[in-house]
Amino acid sequence: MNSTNQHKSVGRPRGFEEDRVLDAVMNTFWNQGYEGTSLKDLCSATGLHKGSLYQAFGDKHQLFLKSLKYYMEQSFKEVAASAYLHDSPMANLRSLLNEITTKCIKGEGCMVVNSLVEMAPHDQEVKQMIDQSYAMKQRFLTDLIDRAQRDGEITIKQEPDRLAAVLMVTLAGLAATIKGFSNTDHISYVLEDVLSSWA
Amino acid sequence: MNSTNQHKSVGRPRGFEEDRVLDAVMNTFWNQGYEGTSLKDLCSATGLHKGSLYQAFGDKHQLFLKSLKYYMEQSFKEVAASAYLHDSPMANLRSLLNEITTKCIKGEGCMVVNSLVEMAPHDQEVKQMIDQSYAMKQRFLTDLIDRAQRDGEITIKQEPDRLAAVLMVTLAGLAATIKGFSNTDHISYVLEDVLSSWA
DNA sequence: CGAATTTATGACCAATTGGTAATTAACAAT
DNA sequence: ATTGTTAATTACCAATTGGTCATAAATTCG
Repeated sequence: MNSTNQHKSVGRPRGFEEDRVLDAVMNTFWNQGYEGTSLKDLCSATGLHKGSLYQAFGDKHQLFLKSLKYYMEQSFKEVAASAYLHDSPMANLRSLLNEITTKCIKGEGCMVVNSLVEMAPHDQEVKQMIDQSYAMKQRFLTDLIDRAQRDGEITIKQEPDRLAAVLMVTLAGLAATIKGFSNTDHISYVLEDVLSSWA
Repeated sequence: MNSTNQHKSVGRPRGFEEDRVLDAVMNTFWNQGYEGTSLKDLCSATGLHKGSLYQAFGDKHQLFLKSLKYYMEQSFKEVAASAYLHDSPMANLRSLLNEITTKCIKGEGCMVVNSLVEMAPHDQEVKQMIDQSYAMKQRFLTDLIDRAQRDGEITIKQEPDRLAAVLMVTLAGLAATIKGFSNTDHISYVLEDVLSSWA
């Protein structure tokens, strides 16, 4: 009908948008885990039959990898933007961490941390993907911290990459911890407290 | 034969020691997760047939709960002792955290954190058990921190329970992070860095 | 010994698992 | 309209899942 729906190739056109399906798959894996999600779950979440899923994305494992990649890209896009709102690097760091925390609370955790815990030790491909995303985030944080230090906003008693490592671990802990608690009040102070200890 | 093997009740005696079985079950759930572990896995890990497992411990879920409880008790016993080695509360806190880290690295993570991530949102019983153990550990840490503050070994700019909360989240993050990395060097600095920021 | 009781074993079960293949439907090009 | 091509649907599959049950084995008690 419209320009987004046109397809160039011959044959019967797809009845779904790939990203919508990937989004539904992602959400299912996100809050049920890999082993906890069956093909039937994925079918009812996407509205597709498993035959279609296989044809379009491969088997369950490939589908998982694609949805994890999708998660990483989407969440990074959504979150990174909040690190450029202010002039002060420290203010940017704060809003970045707030954004991450908020997202984590809304989504009941982080799919990367979930996958890290459930799969990384037994799944080389998942481990590699997470390694990569970890390194990227680490660089992102290190850069922010470095600038905050140059501006004299936080302590220079520690190297930026070590402070960043502390933040990474804290964020992972936050993502894990959040899954256990309905009342997230005490938890949202933790990042604040870590930052304030760097004053 | 000996006095430990004698049983008082009538009927065929058990061919296994309950704790040995629970230990094997615990280890299997620990590094494969709940959904990732099948009854067959548990049978080959314990050497028992599933019929025996059911008769002795109930169904898979009950068996998991019992092995999780076993894990909590055992690990707390093993770890807590290292918090009474020295006179200084701070030294005790340090050796406690080192002990936890070491155990975490050896066992590739922490079963409580694993279960928190995989099950807490969908399993009320698991959630309750973890809540309880969380509160206990939190009190334990708070107490140590409180004493360290009184001795002037760390900052009093934050309340003990808030510092303890930071440690709890950091420990959870550590347990999760460790599962993704073969080289755990950079990670073992994190706790040190957190503590040193409290100086 | 034999009865009672408990445990161990292996056969059995329905349901679900991930995955495949054949058939039908919908489109583009000729 | 026919053909080539791709997608959707359905039926199907072997294997595995968690779980039960009948039976056999090992012990205590009388």
